[in-house]
Amino acid sequence: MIDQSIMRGGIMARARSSKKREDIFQAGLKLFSQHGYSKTTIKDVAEEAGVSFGTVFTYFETKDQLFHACVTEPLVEFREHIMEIRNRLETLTLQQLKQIIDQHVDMFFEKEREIRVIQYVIGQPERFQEMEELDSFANEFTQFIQDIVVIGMKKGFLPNSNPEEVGHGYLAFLMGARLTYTDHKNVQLTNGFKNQALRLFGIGV
Amino acid sequence: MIDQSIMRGGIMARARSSKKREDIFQAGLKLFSQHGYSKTTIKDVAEEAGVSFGTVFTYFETKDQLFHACVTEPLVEFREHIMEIRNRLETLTLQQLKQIIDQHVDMFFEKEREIRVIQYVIGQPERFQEMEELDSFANEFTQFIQDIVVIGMKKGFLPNSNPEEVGHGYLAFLMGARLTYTDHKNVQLTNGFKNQALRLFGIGV
Amino acid sequence: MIDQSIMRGGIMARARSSKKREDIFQAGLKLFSQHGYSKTTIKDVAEEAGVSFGTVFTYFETKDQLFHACVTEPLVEFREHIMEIRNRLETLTLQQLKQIIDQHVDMFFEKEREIRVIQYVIGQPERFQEMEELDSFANEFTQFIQDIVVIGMKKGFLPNSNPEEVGHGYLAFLMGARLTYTDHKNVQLTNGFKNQALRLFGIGV
Amino acid sequence: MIDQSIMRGGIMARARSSKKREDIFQAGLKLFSQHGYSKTTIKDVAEEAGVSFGTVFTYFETKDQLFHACVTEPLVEFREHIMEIRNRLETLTLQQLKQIIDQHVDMFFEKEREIRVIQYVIGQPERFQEMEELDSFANEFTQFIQDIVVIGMKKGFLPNSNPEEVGHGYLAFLMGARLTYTDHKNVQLTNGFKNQALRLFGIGV
DNA sequence: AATGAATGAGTATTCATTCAT
DNA sequence: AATGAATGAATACTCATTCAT
Repeated sequence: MIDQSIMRGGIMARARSSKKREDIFQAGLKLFSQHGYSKTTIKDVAEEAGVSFGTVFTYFETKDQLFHACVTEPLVEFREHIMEIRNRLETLTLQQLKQIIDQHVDMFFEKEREIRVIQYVIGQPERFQEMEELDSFANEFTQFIQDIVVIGMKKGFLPNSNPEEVGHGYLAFLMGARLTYTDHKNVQLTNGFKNQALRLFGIGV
Repeated sequence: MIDQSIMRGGIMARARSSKKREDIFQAGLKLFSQHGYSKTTIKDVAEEAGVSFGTVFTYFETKDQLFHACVTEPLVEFREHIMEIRNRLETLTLQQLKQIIDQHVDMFFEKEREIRVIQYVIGQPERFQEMEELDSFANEFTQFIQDIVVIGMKKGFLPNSNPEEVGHGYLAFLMGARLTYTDHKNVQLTNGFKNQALRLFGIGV
Repeated sequence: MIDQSIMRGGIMARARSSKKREDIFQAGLKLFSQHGYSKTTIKDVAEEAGVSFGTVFTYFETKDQLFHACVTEPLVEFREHIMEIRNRLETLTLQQLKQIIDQHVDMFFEKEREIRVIQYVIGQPERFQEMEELDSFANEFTQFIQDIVVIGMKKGFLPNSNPEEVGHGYLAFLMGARLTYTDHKNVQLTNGFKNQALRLFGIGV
Repeated sequence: MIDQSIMRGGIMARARSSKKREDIFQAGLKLFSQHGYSKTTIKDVAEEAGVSFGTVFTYFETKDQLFHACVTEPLVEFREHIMEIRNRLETLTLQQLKQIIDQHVDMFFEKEREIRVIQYVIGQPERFQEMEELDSFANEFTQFIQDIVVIGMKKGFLPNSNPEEVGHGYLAFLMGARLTYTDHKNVQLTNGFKNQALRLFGIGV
């Protein structure tokens, strides 16, 4: 009895992270990233997720809400990733900066679907309201890069730079790399991007 | 034979340069770039162009063809822009390279609609076939940049670089800048991008 | 046999008088009378009744059956009301007739929900089968009125009339009053209707 | 040329009264009056009207608008009918009043569909907004009846009455007759209603 | 060439009903 | 008995395309 109620409680508590919700979310992420919002039908999502289409509406009230979830929920993980490093920024070294850049490039290529959906939204600013959440995320990110540049200049491992320019340029660069190049298994390509990213910080290779 | 091709040429030339065709094309470009393919309706295009609904079909057989035109026709102008410089590449100087970069950044920000439509297609490679034409254009462009880097290194005004990396990185950077930043009137922003673009060539500012 | 019927009676008696069944019934009555059949959802009924969605189906197998119950069950009470008087019709006086009319008008205004649902069904005779039960009820009612008219003429307190015409006219009048006027608290209005109802019997006021 | 433009002008001017619009309107009136709003589908209306369902949307933007038209447009004719008499009210005779009542009863039975739709709306006041238009129409009508009563009393062919009570009672009576009795071919029935209607004015038969 | 009415395939969403817990 | 997740039939509405004028 007790076990049962705990189990049930557990299931209920996990309502938001139920297996089916996750399947539907991943299906939406895949299809929205491949075909955009309008071309993706709820029927497609349901089939991809292996549920009936009525079930999609059990977990997401509307197609809009599913899309919104696909755009914004991945930001949480991205944000955590940034914040973790931000807390130990004072002791940053060039070596660590190179690692961070490596991670960024890798992440932008690995999280293909998540970023494609974001780019889809960013590319149609008149159409989507999610922009605000994405804008504030972009601001956080560029601010984070600016902080790094300031620290790097102070510590002497970065040349004299305009932190703001580096922040915006670096974000643009990562976004453009992800948008323009599809072959995320190509190590030579990603290594090239890592080198070029370093140059944006004024570091010759 | 000759007559026919001339006639056809004549008809096409007239058709292609008709005022109404241009209006419809510009309307399509505007709306596709703002709202994507599916969300843009022929009715919207007709209204934006100031023509009647049926007239759109007089100039473009299907919605698909209008979209295809909006994606590929601007490439002609872009290509001309590149080729012109390519012919006098042997005498390139650092000063000229800086000018070229300036022009590139300016063009990517000014041709907002044309490039947004292209990015819309690039961002959904599984969905659109226009990819091939865009791919070959991208290859031309990166090849052009690679040639510049080789010349620059040979002439000594560019540091030792991997030309391919610079080519891909530079294209990615331009695309990302255009995708991520909307405020094309902001001179400070575009100047920043110009500086960062130089850094991709290994030129400190 | 006897046991079984008793048991069945017992079960039905319990089922029919369960608190939850009554709550659901009243919720259905309210919502059907306000929004009609199709616009009322089982979910709405469940919420209004304060029970869970599935519980509605425990007491009424289908939405149809719930609706049917809402239309027909109130007839029982109406019928009792009529029959009670019918048994002592021989001794009817004008005074008593006036009381009966008072009661009828009051009842038609007080039992708003019950009668609205009935009117909803009557108003769509091609759509609902409940019509037969309602028809026979209407016949009973008009017959009842006809009997009154005959008695009244015989006893001399009603003028010469066509009993059938009075019966039909009186039912029509009550129904129309209920349909057309919403303000059942308005005493002036209901008093007016009582006076007019008397006129249908040929009694000046 | 001139003829053509006139013809075209004629066609355009008649846009609201095009044959197809009228067919769709009549189909809607029929089906809404028989099955109510929700149970009537656009597909049904289209089939009944003999057009494709897309065409329904050419003439009525939404199902709501078609319904609204079916409820309110018939009021125009009703209103004209009333107003015509109203203008020559001063010379009213008992004979004419009887004629008016005859016409009212006949009209309420002949315009079955139009009035059923109105009753459907009136019966669900919480649900429909058309109520206001119907309320003001009902007010006009009862006011018209009150005027008649006042004239009749002044001229001496009507007994002392409360005009308001007669107005409301008479409208209720007509509505209820239409609601409750379906057999509009039954002359005996309608004659009965005409007699009863007279009694509401205090006129014995 | 220009127009816009007619068409019907396609889509998001609703909701009665079933059924496992 | 009570619950509510899962299902899919049904429906309003959109919109590219056709075609008669």
